[in-house]
Amino acid sequence: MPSKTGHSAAAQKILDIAEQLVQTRGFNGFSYADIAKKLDVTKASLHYHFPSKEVLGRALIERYEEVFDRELEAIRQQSSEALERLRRYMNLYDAVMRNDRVCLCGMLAAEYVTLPAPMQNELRRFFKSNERWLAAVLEEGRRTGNLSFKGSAQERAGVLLGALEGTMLVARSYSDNRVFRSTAKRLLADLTKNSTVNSSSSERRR
Amino acid sequence: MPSKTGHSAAAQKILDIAEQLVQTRGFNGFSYADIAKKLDVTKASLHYHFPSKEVLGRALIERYEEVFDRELEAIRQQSSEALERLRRYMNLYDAVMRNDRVCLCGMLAAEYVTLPAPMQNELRRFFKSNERWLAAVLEEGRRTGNLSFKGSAQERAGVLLGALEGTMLVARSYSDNRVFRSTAKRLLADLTKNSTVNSSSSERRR
DNA sequence: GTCTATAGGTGGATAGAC
DNA sequence: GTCTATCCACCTATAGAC
Repeated sequence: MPSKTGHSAAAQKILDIAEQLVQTRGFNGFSYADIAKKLDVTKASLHYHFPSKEVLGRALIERYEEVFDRELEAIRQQSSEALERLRRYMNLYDAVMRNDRVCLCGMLAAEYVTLPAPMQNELRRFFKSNERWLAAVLEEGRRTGNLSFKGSAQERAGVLLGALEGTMLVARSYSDNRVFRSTAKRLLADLTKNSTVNSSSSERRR
Repeated sequence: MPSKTGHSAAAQKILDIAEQLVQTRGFNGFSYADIAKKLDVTKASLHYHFPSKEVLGRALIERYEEVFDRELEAIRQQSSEALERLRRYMNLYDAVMRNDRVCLCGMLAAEYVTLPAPMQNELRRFFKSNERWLAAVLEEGRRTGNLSFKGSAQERAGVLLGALEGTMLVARSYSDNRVFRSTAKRLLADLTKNSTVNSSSSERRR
């Protein structure tokens, strides 16, 4: 019973483990032996499903992006208000952090120059796609008057994506998920209309 | 003629090469063989200066932080205005990008869980130290009325650090330094007083 | 301090039996 | 599809000559 992505049940299990490993240790930080151990199979059988690590890596990005795109589409359909859409977008990242991981693509971005060219291209596509989605939501939110921000929607999308990816990485070293959540909340509040609040309420641990 | 950091000339050359390698490929993405090749020496002689890769990694972070701290101190002394200090802070990152690298610690943050505990601790210290410096500048800027931002200075410092580190990584995959500079400029402009500009002038490539 | 030589381990990957 | 067995390249690290 292959899934939509065309992977067998065994292949999906491999992808699940590999994904978790990349999201914690990075693409250069895990080996076929690690996956084999967790699944209690041999390395050779893994190579049957994914002949090379590059093939495995490409499958990981493709599946990750498909799932992500589906979630973005669901958000668009289920929420009509821009601020709510952004809130849910950030919740996607927060869920990853609560699972003691960071974004797969944020991780791979750090290893960018060591990755095979096909993986680099897919990675770039993921970021571009995310920024497009964000920019559209931002533009719409500003148009309807629900959001407020300086500069172009494209620039703002870049700020948001970069901040979320970077904060995940930095905050992980603090071993305190609240730091990420605090920053994500801040980013969202920055886009609301109410005038600049100069008081520093709700202090945050650092 | 040992430097302030106590490293011999040979050791410094090793650190220079290793630093470049970590900032492009990551700590798990280079080997002693890579350094040996570039310096035209053998791997064994590298081990004389840095017995283990962990020792080398610690020396890298320590030197990086020392240099960084010196630059932050110079900024504090040479510039009195908060916005100018922030502009110069961001220029430090921009200089790294122009050199086709990313921040050493941003890179290591992605590999965090695979690093030896001492390196993890030094990494955390680097980020905390950066956030402290930023928060102080932000607080001062708001006090004197030159800066304006919502939330606490600590939160804002976290946003800035995360955004800069993350944008470096994401923007690198675009092979266009202007993307990083555009975002950095945006982050700085966000902190100025003039009221929210809703027009999207100066579009940016994405 | 730098070298040769090598140990001891792990990496990704393949051949061929079952 | 999974196994055993194996290859070869590369890794970090050490011993000991010069």
